[in-house]
This record gives sequence, structure tokens and C-alpha cells, in this order.
Amino acid sequence: MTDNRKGPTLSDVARMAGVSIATASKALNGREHVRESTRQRVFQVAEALSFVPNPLAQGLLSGQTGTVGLLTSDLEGRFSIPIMMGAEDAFGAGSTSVFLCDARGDAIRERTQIQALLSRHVDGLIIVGARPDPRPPLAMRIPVPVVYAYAPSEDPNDYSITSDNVHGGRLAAEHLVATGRRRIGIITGDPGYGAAHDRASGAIAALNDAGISPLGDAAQFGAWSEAWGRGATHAMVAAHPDLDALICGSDQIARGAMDSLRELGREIPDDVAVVGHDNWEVLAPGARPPLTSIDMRLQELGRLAAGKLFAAIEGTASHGLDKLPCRLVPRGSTIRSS
Amino acid sequence: MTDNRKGPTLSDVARMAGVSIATASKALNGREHVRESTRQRVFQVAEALSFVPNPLAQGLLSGQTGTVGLLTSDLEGRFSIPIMMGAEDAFGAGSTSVFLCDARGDAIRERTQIQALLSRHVDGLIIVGARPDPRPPLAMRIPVPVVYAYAPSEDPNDYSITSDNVHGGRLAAEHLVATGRRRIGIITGDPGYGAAHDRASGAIAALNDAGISPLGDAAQFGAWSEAWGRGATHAMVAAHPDLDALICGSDQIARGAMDSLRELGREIPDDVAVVGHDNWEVLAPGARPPLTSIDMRLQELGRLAAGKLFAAIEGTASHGLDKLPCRLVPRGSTIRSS
DNA sequence: CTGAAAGCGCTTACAG
DNA sequence: CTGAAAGCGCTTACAG
Repeated sequence: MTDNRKGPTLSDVARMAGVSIATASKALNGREHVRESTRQRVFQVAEALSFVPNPLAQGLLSGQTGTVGLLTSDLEGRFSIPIMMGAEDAFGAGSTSVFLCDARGDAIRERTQIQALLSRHVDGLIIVGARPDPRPPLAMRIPVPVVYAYAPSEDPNDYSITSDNVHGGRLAAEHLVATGRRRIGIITGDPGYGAAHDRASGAIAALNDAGISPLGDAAQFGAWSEAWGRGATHAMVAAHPDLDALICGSDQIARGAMDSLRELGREIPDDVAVVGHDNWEVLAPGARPPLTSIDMRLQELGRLAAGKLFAAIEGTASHGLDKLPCRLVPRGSTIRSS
Repeated sequence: MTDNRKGPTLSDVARMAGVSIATASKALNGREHVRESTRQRVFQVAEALSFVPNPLAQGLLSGQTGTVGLLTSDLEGRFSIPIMMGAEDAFGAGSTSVFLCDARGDAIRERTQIQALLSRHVDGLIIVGARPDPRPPLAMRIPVPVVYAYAPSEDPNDYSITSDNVHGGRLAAEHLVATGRRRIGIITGDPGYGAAHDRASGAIAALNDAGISPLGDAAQFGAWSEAWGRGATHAMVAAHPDLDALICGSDQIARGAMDSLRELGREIPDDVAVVGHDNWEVLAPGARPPLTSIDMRLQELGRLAAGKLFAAIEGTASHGLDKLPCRLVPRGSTIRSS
């Protein structure tokens, strides 16, 4: 399990290459004023010893550690993990590492984790909120660049990147209209979420563009749960027996909706088409039929966030809010597979 | 966004307290041979300056950094996040931080991430596998203690802690027997998973203890999916129309099973009781009725793993395999709520 | 082109 | 009880 902890050190390399450690350092770091043959020799020795510079020592000088902290409050890891994967892609292997910490949606814990990250001298921070709505900016002075992902910061001076919820709603509606639906209901989540309103208004705008209105002339708000999806669908079918499509604010709501539709004897997608939101691997493809859903492209979101953070670390900070367009993933709940 | 990067340093504290930095260091670290009044003065100054020692500098000396790496291959974050939370609990706030990295189930990426973690001088590693089955040990020399969680290492010389799948299966069966069920079927996942066999054999052993056998005299293996749960349930009902309970290898399978039971006109739990496995927040409580499930106590698993790792870092390494008993969470799918 | 020296922030023997 | 000095591993002006 354990082994000799210490690897070779720069002075080992220097000694074996017959140069001073200053020269060895310069050679390895590509500084100028080193004879080519010397550089080569140093490299050979370094390779032979499989020398790896100690980033702690480097960091002590430069203040940079090649690490970035990703602080999440998303207990499920449902949004954070794809975002983290995207961030890792952007930073590339080896050079910069991304470390994820969980704040558990707790402001105190958030402080503690940030202190821990900061005391380890991360070069930057990506803050991933628990919900897509704007959140207050970090309540402390942060000496490194910060990027807010998924949940934007309320401070327009910060840089944030979030999913374009209006666009997501629009995509869902356009897809249904394009596939011939006209009697379309909207069932979405907790009215306390701005994202719920955004998705609904995007959908409604697209319907209006097609000359129609949502059933009941408004979206139905409730909760982000299957149970709400079931209940709202029952009510919707009772009020509008001729409905032919449902736009749902989340995959969980959509699952509940599909459940109730089946119970009420409506065939999916023949009688009623259903679109979800999140394109969650666990829920969407396994549904019966597989659920068409709006994908927020979280991995891409993470990639972009990391790119902005990297630029800020290098000195070019961004400000304001970027919105990443969504993508519709069509499946059997809206289109009968041949 | 940015600020004056550097905080106060030990020598700032020393200067303001009118002592040498050696004395300041000793005072702050509780070393002996420091007059009490001196210590107090140093502490006051440190507090006033909100001095935080630079762990990079400390680490350079001690070789310890107060960080632990948690390497996961669990893309969903479904198992890793609770384990990480448990580990954080065990380490307590502030002293040791846990950083999560994602290997994406890719051996090359695993190496890269470990190199990154190691070059940052983590004090130890927790390896969380993607599936509960034994996995090969890390393919390289690791100079720090390692603990395998969830997926045990194949090397008995390593220390691993995993969920007691046999016990989980047993709990499910005992619960059903205790609530009066006798015609019990077992539908579980991919036969390539040892965990599937373990859960099934635990359940069968408990049934045997009660003097009964599972329907069809064996567990039905298939896949970890809703679709398999649906299909297997249809077959099970056809073959054993008098069944009164189903033990499922995962919550997803259970959800599929419940779906099919309802479709076949069986009331849950009156006609047929259903037990899942994982107690997954997303699927279990929202089911109709809420799903009784086996909880693997992943957070506790993380806590224990961290405890062992900490002990190993302190010099007391463990070896072999610990199995954490499961916990049954009863809900409406097995017990009619009053 | 090369190396001696100072220094990043801290800790630890070792003298006083 | 207190402090000057050396050193952890590296980089960076500054002399040669």
C-alpha cells in the first residue's frame, strides 16, 4: 500500500546532468539562454529519473497550483457531474485539475468549502448552483476568478453561464407543432423557480408564433415531481379531453404525466405526445415509450464555463450572463418509431 | 472578481506580535516551550489579521497536504456523491478536504487522474468503483494509503469496504415474509454482476429459512433496467398468477415491475408487494405507491472508508474486506399505510 | 551560456 | 522561554 514517498527532485536531476539546479530549471521550463545540448542532457536525465516537479514548491513561488475548484450544491450530482466532465475536457488532461466539493446547499458549508479550496490555492472557482435560478454572489472576497455555472449570479459584474430555458421551452413547442400537434398543454414545476416560468414562456411564445395558445391559456405550475405530473395530467385531460400533446417542465413530471395518460387510456404518442426536460439518462430513455426531452447540454456548459475561467485566470475576465441554447432529443413519446 | 491575492503571512504575525517567526510558529502550533502570555499575544495578532497558514508551505515540509482524493468511475454520481458526503463528515470540517475526480470508467483516464492527484500530494485515495463488483487494484505504485469503497479491490491485501449485498437480499425477503407474503418472485439485474447473485442468494436463503422457495425456484436475471422489470414481471405473472410479492434487484427494475403489475390489474400492495434496491431518492419515494427499498447506507460507507483511510494515513493500515449491512426503508409498496 | 544567491511561507532541531 | 539558521523543492533576477 505504501512506498517510498519522495520522488526524484530537481537537484537530483541537476546533479546527474552535471549542471546547477538553476540551469536544470531553466532547461526544463524552456527558458532561453540554455545551450541546446545542455537542455537535451537535462531532459534525458529528467526522463530517466521520471522526474515530476513538485507543484507545491512551484505553487509556493508562482501562487498558481494548476487546480480549479468546482463547488456544487447539487446533492444528486445530477447537474454537477456533467458540468465537471465538460470542465475537465476544456482544461485538457494533466495541466489543470478540477476538484469537486459539495456545499450541500448550506451557506455555512459553502463558506467552509471555499475557505478550504482557497487555502489550497486553487487558481479559480466554478460555482454550480442547486437550481437554475439566479443566486446571490459569494458572500466573501475571493482572490481568484470565479465563474457561475447553471445557476447565474445575481451580480451582473460576475460572469455566469446558464441554460437558455426560454429556448428550451420554445424547442419543445416547435417540435410538437412541427409534428402536427395543436391542442397542447403545459405542465411545469414549482412556480417559485424562474426557470419554470422561462420554459413556459418560451413554449407559449412558440405556440403563439404558430397561431395557437396552450390549453387553458396558461402553463400549469406545481412541483418538480412525478406526483404533480400525474395529478396535473388528470386535471388537464378532464378539462381538455381533446388534448394531443403535453409539454412538461422536467422528465420527472413527464413520467408522471405518461403514467396518468396510460391510465386514462390515451396512447402515447398516437393520442398524446409528451416532451420532458433534462434528458435525464435515468428517466428518459427507459420510459415507455422512450421520452422525447430537452437536453440542457450540461457538459458543453461546463466546457464553456471552464474556458471562461481559464481566460480569467490568464487575465481576461468576462462579465455578464451567457445562455446556452438547448437541444431536443426526439424519442418515441412524440414520434412513432417506424 | 479579483483582489489582492496574498493574505497575511507568518512573519507578519511574528512582527506584529514582536516575536520571531519561529516562536510564532510554535505558539500557533501548540508546541511546548512557549510562555503562555506569548502564545496568547500571538494568537490575538493571528486572529486580528485573520492569518491562515499556507498549506503549500506546510506541505512542502511535512509532505502532507490535508487533502484526500476520491476517484470515481460512477458517471451518474449516484453512488459517489453520498460516499463523498460521508467521507467529508468523517474528516470533519476544515482539517482534511476531499476532492472528487471522475475517471469515467476509463483505465487511462484513471491513471491520469491519479497522477494529477498524486502530483498534488494528496495524503490518501478513496477509489469508488462504478459497480459493486470487485475490481482490479490500481495498476501503479501508489505512495499513499488507498481505500476501495463500494467496489472492492480484488487484492485482499488492499482494504475495501462494500455494501453487504447478501444481507440486503435477506432483508427484503424477511420483510415480505414478516408481512405475510409467501408467493414471492425475485427479479434482478445483469447476471454478470456478482452483486445481483449476492442479493438473490441472500433473499433465497431468507425464504428458505421461512420454509419457502422463490417462485420458479430461482431468481430471474436480466438487466438493470425498467424495461427488463416490466418484461420479467409479465412473464412472472403469467407463470405464477398467484404471486403476492416481488423482490427486485434495483429500484429501476422495481419501477418497471410496478408498471406492469398495475397494467395487469394487480393492486400494490394489496395483491402484490414490491421491494426495490438502492432506495434512490429519484425513483423510490415518487413511485405510486412509494417504493419500499433496500438502502445501502452509502453515506455511512463513505464515513467508514474515510475513517480507515485516516487511520492508514496515521500509520495504522487495514487490510481485507468489510461489508456494511443494509437497511430496509418501508413504504407503501409493501405496507398499506393506515 | 551558466551558476550562486535570495526567496516563496513555513517548521524544526539547535543554541542561547 | 526565545530566536538565528537551515531546509522543504523550486524559480528568478543578477553576476560572471
